[in-house]
Amino acid sequence: MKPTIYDVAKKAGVGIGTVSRVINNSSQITPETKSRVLKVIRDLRYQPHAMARGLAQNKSLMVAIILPSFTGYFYLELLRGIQQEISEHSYDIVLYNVDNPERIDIFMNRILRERRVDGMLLVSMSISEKYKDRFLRANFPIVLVDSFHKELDSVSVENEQGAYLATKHLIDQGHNKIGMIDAQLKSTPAKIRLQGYKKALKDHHLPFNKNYLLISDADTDKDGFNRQAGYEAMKQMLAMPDRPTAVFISSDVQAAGAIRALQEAGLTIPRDMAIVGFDDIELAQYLGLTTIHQPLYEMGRLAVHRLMERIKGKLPEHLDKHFSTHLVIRDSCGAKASSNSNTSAGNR
Amino acid sequence: MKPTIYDVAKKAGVGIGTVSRVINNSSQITPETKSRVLKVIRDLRYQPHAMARGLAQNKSLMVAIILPSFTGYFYLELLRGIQQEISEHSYDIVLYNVDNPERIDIFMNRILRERRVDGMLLVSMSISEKYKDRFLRANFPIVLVDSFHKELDSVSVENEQGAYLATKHLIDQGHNKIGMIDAQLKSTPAKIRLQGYKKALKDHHLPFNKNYLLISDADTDKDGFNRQAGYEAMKQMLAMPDRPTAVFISSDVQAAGAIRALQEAGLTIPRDMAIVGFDDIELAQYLGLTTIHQPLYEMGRLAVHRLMERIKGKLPEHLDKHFSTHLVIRDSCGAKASSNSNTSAGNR
DNA sequence: TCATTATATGGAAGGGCTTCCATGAAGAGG
DNA sequence: CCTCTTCATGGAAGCCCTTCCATATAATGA
Repeated sequence: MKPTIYDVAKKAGVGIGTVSRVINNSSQITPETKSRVLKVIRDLRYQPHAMARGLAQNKSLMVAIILPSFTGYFYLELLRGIQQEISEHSYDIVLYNVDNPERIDIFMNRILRERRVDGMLLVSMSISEKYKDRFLRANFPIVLVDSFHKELDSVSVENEQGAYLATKHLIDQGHNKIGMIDAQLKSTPAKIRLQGYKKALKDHHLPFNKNYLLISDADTDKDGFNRQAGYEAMKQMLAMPDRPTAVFISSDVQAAGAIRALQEAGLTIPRDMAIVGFDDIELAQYLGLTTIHQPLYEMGRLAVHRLMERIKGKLPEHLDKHFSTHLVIRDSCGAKASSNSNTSAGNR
Repeated sequence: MKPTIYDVAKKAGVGIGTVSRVINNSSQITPETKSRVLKVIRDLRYQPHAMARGLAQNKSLMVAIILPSFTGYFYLELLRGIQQEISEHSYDIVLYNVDNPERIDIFMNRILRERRVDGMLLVSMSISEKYKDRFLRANFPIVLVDSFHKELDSVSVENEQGAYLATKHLIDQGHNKIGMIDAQLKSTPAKIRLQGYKKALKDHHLPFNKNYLLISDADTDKDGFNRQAGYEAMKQMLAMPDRPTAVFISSDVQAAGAIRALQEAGLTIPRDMAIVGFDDIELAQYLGLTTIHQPLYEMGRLAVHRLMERIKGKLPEHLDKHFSTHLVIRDSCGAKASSNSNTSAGNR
């Protein structure tokens, strides 16, 4: 059987309290005792039982990360940041993948009451008021990522500014019939990107034509941020009588689908249709897609950092960080791209 | 405070044992008692404390997944399969990302003794004999994925057959100077793919020229499965006096780097250099890369399935599943591609 | 009717840790 | 030399469950 703290105590000739203090390196221990106990711990290969500790201390050293279908390019970089920062705090990640929106409630419930994790990161999902209240009441640490709520810490991106940049860039290229392919508006980023698009049009005295706004996956239960949705939206757009000459698309994966639709229609990018995407996932480089870059890695780190503060019981004021974005010019918009795009490691 | 089993018992006017039996739906409970207790549970919003259960039952309902730098295209599809199957068993995933090979020992140690998880999936990593023995001795459930050990359950791919297919395909295109860019040979798949390459050469009476074999990241501590490594290997290959006219590359991400190197050198694919990759990650479609497809989703599912059997204490015979691969012909090899490649959803 | 068996239930013990309180030794102060 | 602190240490109690054993009750059979 695995050795317990009692075995260590007995073999070292000390009490269990002392062993516990050594493990948690309390200050009230003479160096001699400490080293004697440590030696026994090593000899016995003793390792404290995680759940017993958790039970006694009422904490688990784990945080939940909830993401919608975690198999997406978009989340890779984010996860890298999260992972990095979390391991620096020697916490572990419990991954929850919510593909079905209804299941989110189940997770929330479990997470809140089962006490298996000390905090949670909710990625790209909005939280219902009901659960928001429950989390707040329970004082349960939670940070939103790529999403926003005025009463909860959140880390996201200047979606409006990014969309504005994208749209303005197309305007600067001389386009005046600029469409938008957006994801479902129930997604906060999608909604705000639409605002940025509209604002850019308005600031440049272009009318907002609602026929030029297509919503991906409009009548499905998906969020619309996927390739197929982009593909279909573009097909629809191409079928329009007086179609746009340029389009801002709310994510790079959708843009990937849109590009395919254009190719299939035998159209040339950017001549027949200029495109700007959003996210700057690695794929965008390969596609030569002009897009809006978000500092995902940093977002992940900051989110975890804040979560850790909450877990440690600090009461920092409400965080509402919006990272700013920037435009990455490649080939799909018709502007001259700056030469160098040979960055990023790109693991298998 | 959160309600405990005592609160429930008291309010329902029963003993804690009874409540416990209701929770674990034991058969020995009268329907009336059961429904009364259930009602109280609902009223109190009682939820058993996960760690207390874990401590008492000595199991955690969590499984560790250890992967090398989990931010890689390659693992997305695999994770999807894993995730799917695991949630069907209502287990949760604890994710460990091992970027530094030395840290693997730390994880192993913790996992084995801390008892925070009930089993583990070790992905794309080989296990040292020392730990293999310890896991076996402790009877700790473990399944290798994309890796192999004769004493442990493992799920991987016919790497040799795949590499053979790739190489043979290049031979069939009329090439006779075929190089290989491989990852570090300490990686099992890399080693076996090399064997497949050699075998194909041999079977077709072509000599193995060791100058034509380049190892990515040869003198770093990385595994070589990354874009930068592929980029540099290709540069090196291009500098060779009598260079190959075709190359088999051990992964698609490496191939992505290699393609860039070729583009920078102003060379055309496949005219100046034909390429076949390995993995068939989504990126390969965009690159028009001919490659070897692996059924990653299925691999993930099977691995979890087997792990669950082990956890449940079944003693199935040793599993050593090698999924077979197939060639996906696109543009980079010079053969005519079959038209349709419009598959896979591609989430953000 | 009584003895016997089956069945539902209560609750102590135990799982492995932390933490608090009590204890005793050593050091400080007069 | 004696009293008062200070501080390292031992170990009981408690964290919240499950499980086993004992008990009470009902059902069965003769």
